Amino acid sequence: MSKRILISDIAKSLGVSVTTISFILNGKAKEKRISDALTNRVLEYVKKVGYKPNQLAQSLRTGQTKILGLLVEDISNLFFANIAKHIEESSYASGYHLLYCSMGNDTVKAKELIQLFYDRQVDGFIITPTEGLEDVVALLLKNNVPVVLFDRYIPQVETNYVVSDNFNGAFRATKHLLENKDNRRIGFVSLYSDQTQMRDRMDGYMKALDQYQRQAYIKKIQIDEQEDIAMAQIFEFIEDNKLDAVLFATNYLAITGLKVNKKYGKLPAMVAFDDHTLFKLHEPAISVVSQRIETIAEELVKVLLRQIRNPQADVKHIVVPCDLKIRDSSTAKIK
Amino acid sequence: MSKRILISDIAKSLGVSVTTISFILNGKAKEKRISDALTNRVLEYVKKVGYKPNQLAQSLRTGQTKILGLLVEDISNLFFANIAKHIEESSYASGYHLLYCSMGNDTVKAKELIQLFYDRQVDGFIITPTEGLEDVVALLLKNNVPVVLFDRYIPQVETNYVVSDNFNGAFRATKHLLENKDNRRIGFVSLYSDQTQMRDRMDGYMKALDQYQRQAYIKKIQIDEQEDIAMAQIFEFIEDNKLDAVLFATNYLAITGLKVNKKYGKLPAMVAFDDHTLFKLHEPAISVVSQRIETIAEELVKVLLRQIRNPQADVKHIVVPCDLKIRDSSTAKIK
DNA sequence: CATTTTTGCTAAAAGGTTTTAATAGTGGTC
DNA sequence: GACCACTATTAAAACCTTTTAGCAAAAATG
Repeated sequence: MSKRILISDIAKSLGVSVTTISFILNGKAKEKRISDALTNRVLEYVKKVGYKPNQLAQSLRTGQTKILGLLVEDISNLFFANIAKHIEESSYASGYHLLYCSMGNDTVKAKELIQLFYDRQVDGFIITPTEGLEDVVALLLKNNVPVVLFDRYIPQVETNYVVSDNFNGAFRATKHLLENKDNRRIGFVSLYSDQTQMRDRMDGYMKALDQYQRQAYIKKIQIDEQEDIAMAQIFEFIEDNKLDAVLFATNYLAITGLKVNKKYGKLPAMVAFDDHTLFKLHEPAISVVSQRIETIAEELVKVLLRQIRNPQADVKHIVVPCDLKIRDSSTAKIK
Repeated sequence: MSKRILISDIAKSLGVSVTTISFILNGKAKEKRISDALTNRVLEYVKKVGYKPNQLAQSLRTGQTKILGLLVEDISNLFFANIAKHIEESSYASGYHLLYCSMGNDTVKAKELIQLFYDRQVDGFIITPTEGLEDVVALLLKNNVPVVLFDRYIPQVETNYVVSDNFNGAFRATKHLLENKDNRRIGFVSLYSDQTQMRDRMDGYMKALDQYQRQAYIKKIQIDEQEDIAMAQIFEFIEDNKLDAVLFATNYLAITGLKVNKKYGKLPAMVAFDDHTLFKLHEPAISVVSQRIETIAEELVKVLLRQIRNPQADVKHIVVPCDLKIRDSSTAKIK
């Protein structure tokens, strides 16, 4: 760690030019016809003194930072936290580091951060596109910056994305609820949101209902709603429609649903989207449509690096299957 | 965003030298006696064309990257995820970005990452020092790299840290359990770990017991233990000692404890360390010693930036109080 | 043996800033 | 009018790499 040693120091010590050393260190010895003898001598010396090139100088010259920008909606959400962990692991394995940020629902901050990360010349972006980010993502693409979206995508912007098969996840969950003859009236609790994952989950729910020729009951909650208001709304929704079962579109909504249960002592059969420690332990345990977090993370890094290495590469759309985990909440009524 | 504009472009357009512009942009106009007229002309033009200095070149020259390295033990742990979120917000507010990583219990990876972040010339480090990191942290300090530790500290290394008042948290939690006359035998479930937060929590537990002149029952679990084995151990610990109440040293252990409850249908009164969504919803709701995550995050960034701005600054040790949140699990026996 | 090709290596430019040291001009002092 | 101090600005060095373009010597070619 001590005092930084420079490539020119090595050149001086070894009596060779800086260029030669640079070539050797960048694996161009053969190509540049540096003799094996010299190559080895340099390599050994470099190892001995523990020289490491200055990343900043390197990046300045090459334009590559070996840093990826990770922008997630909310890192304190277990789904994103887990994915972030695996993204970091995958990137690390490929020699990339992560400049990270949690955007919340602050579009202004999100745009600013994308701009700032762009200014820092990150080599690529991994983004959960929250609403209002369409144009800035489009701008990135126009500037040929490698981007991969996840959790949801932007239909009008043709770029890489990795998402779960939300449609089939919701479809199978709803069908599972429908298979129980007692569940006559099945509701769907979602968010006011145009995002694709929400739309797909709703479509999956609808298709299952259509197959069984049942009526749909859909309640959307404001994204930033106070929790107690959301609780009241969910309670009302269930009561008024005498619902037998509910599919919750996100784990956060499902947790709010459970709080309704705790407060009003009433909740129908249910399935939640995204797994959570809580769901396994809850009495009864909550059935879920779980996403393959590790796979998603790996694909994200893979797709992004592919694009970085080959800017001409064609756009990839990857859809990862969901897993329906059936627990007690959908087989026996809650309380 | 389009084509990058350089400081030299501006110089040419305005017919002034690059130096002058650099001085003005870095707020040294007065000091360097640049006339107000020119200063304004430059500032306006810069704004008009939207020039932004190339961060890499800037960093290369100044040695400052405006990037902090954040190394947490496990980002998929809600406690760390929440803290990471607030650290990011605080840093962002001060114009710093975060290079992030989740270390797990992989000491080799952790050391390598610290080295890599150091090579990238991050301006400072925020670290949860997992075991085996003592020497590398000491090395950072020897190299005058600003560092602040959190969650726990390294006693033999004199550096900044921000931790919760684990001792008093555990002390008050234990005392709270002791105040209930039914709780004769109170146990403590912790990890095999020399880390300070664990030691302090145990000491707090001990002191409360001493005050009441009660026997201590302490069970330590291996950090990487399989969950089912840990469950069996906890079950045995409670059964064999006929415990009336248990204080769990981490939220993860407490969750394992709850799983014991679910499986064996038996668990005494309890208090957990660190809050979790799960605990509020559990039936009965779990009492906790909760940490002031937002305060900790803010202090971390504050202390680190202080050190970065003034390398001579004296070392800060900040201890943030914990909050005892009494819920049902410690007032009525579970089940 | 004169010419071309290949081998093995290097000087210098480029990447885009900040900062040091210097310069030309102006006004004041004795 | 010689000297000094101050004002307003700038040329060039520095930060540390990578890469382009090129050179001298050795080997190959006819």
